[in-house]
Amino acid sequence: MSADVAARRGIPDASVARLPGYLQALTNLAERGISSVSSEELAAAAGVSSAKLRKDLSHLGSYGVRGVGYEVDRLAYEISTALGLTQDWPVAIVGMGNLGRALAAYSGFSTRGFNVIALLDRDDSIVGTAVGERRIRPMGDLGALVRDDRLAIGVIATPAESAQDVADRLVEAGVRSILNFAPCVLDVPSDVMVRKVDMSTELQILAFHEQRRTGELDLTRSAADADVEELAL
Amino acid sequence: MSADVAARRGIPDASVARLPGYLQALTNLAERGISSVSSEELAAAAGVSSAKLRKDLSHLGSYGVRGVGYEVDRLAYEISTALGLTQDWPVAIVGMGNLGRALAAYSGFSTRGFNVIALLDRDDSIVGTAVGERRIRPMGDLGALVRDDRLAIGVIATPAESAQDVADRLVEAGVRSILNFAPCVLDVPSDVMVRKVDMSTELQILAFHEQRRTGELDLTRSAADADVEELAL
DNA sequence: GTGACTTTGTGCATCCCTTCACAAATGCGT
DNA sequence: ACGCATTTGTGAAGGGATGCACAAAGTCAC
Repeated sequence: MSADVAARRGIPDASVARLPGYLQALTNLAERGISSVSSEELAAAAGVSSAKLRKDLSHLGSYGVRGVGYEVDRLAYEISTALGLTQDWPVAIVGMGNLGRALAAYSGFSTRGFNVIALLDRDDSIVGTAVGERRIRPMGDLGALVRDDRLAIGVIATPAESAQDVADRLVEAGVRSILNFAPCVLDVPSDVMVRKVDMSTELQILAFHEQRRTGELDLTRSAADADVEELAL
Repeated sequence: MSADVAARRGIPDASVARLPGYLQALTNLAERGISSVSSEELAAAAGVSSAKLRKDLSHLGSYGVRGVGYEVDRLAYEISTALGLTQDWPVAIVGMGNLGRALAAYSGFSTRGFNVIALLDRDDSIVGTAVGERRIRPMGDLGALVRDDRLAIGVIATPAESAQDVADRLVEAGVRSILNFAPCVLDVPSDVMVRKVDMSTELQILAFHEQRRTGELDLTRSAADADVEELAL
């Protein structure tokens, strides 16, 4: 097997997670008419260190020119290829509450390699009603979507209570990639990939650091004071 | 300084990022009337390994009982304390498009230690209109919100184009924790903490693995075939 | 009270990721 | 043609997170 294919199969997860950021930064540069960029500049635009950027890109192959940098269009193409974005991936959004509707209205899908082919909901009383120009479809359509439209990715935008049930139905229909917006852990077979987006988790992480920051101000008190307070717990 | 305080200051980032998940799992258990849980059970509920869970919890202190497990309420309280959720953090959401409105309607804030005290938008033509029971306020109110209402966390739900400007205004007003939903990198002073939530990034990571999976099916072809295809690039 | 059993908390080895630092490679000016 | 300036790609080192395995510490039955 060639080194290139071997390399493509072995991209570390941490690198993969940063590639979308690089791609976005490159798209911005291209829109601003910039055709060449150094690792230092691109790293700054993507918010990472240049060494990290170069190491990440080295996993894709050698697409830079020493002494010059990277050609913006070429590198964007290579990253798109590595991420599998040369094709448009069919996506279905399940759960047409506030969040589901907001996601359905989001215009960033098509520009980033995705195509929302269906909106679904478990609640039959809203199935058939329109969201934007689309009609909400019943969960029973999932099988046909996978079979006929090559549906590959499911987005769960339901409350936590229904999320596991929706996940089960997605898996049963043959979907093996799930993006979960519900604040709960999904139990799925090991060959199904789940990624979670949870605003509450992110806010709580921010709260931790915010608290630590204000807590540090309190440390201007003596260590003895701090221990007294601790005993008072 | 006591070992406890030292420990609380030194919780690894990776552990902190998992604490919200444990807290949520514990809340579920409590709602189901379960008062005691082993590391094995809690780890399963939170989707991590039990060794990882125990190591994470050990950073907070020693709140388990050997041979028994953890008391659900007690552990939930300790994690809440560590995360700084004993107080309600005032949050402002900036950007009242589809996403901002969905976030404003989200009921999970209050149950998780946060309080949305203001909705803002840069566009004066929608300032003053109502979202739910709240009125959209102008960006100029930020200073007063920080000063009078101790606003600490800002949520950016604007398009990418306006995100940096909004971030600048938040920072200028004194906000030092930002949750960014816009698909772009924010440039902020080093003492300001930014966390990013980006659905496109997550979908692209899923696409990578999905592509890798289908690519592996192709490897049933001979390695020679694969190399020929590669030359054709 | 005692012994068997259960589960925590943690030292240790391992793995992965990040950072450093520099040789290799390229363009450019002269 | 040649040396200088620049930037990539990558070994090697360092740091942090993960998983293992077990001693320590508790419960429970009797």
